[in-house]
Amino acid sequence: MPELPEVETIRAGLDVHLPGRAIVRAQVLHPRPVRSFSGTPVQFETTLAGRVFASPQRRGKYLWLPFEDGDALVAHLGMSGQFRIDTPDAELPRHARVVFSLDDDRQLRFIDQRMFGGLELASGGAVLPASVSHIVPDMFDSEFDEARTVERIRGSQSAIKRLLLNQRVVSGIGNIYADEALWQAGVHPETPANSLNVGQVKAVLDAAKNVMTTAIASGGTSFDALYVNINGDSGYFALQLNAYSRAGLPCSRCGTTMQRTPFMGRSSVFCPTCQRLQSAANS
DNA sequence: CTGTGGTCCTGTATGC
DNA sequence: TGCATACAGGACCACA
Repeated sequence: MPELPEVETIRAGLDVHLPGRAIVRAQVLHPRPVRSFSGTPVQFETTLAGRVFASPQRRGKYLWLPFEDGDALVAHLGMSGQFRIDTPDAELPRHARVVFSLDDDRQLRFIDQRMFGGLELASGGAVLPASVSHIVPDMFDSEFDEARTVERIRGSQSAIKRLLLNQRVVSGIGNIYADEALWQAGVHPETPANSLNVGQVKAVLDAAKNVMTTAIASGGTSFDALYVNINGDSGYFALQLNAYSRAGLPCSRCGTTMQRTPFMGRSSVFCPTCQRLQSAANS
């Protein structure tokens, strides 16, 4: 569910609460989210107790919570993962999976309906956990290399949308922001990447960054209770979406009916007028 | 290296 | 009302 703007909203929220806080007790309520941990759930609880959080970090859609000892708790939110900070007496949500009681009488709660996400302890992972190292720096990272990204994209015959969703090529973009960026740039999602010129690829990347910047500023995108910030509130950015979830509605630029098409086991929504499929290679 | 399809889960919406 | 199917902000893996 969460893409870069939602994960960033959560990271920023955690950054206000966690640094300097110690874990008094960890409780694994469901074993699935800690499946990547090498030991048992009880060992997970034991090894986390007493650790002190440093400042939360993010790359793309991956989040990690470093500890002062140099290790880190890596979190992938998957489709439905959430973090919330609550008081212990606040009602525990139905899908609460792991609860960390902190030394300030608050709890850090990991909630995940579908459990595609998970938590992992990365030894020595405070700077960059091994399980995140295959993710390329995202567009908000000082290490982001736009020229190299453009060339990687243009060197592939794959559909442009497939590349936007490939976290080894550009990170942080998911189905919502991919559709938005392509609509903004006027590029059909199935366009072979090597048939796009440099200006078009840059336009797609710029559009992705712009839409994500706007989304971060408004606290992330959500349609329902599946995406909320650490206080449990939804963002309202969804009201401004131009492509995602607008199949059958008029294009907000030209009025043509927006079309939905299956793509990579999910769906793409695009405007058949503004986003024409081009297949002949050009430059 | 390419693309496809299945898999991990739970829940909601829709149609018969 | 019951039941079946499709779909959902992700990522990984086996396979052709």
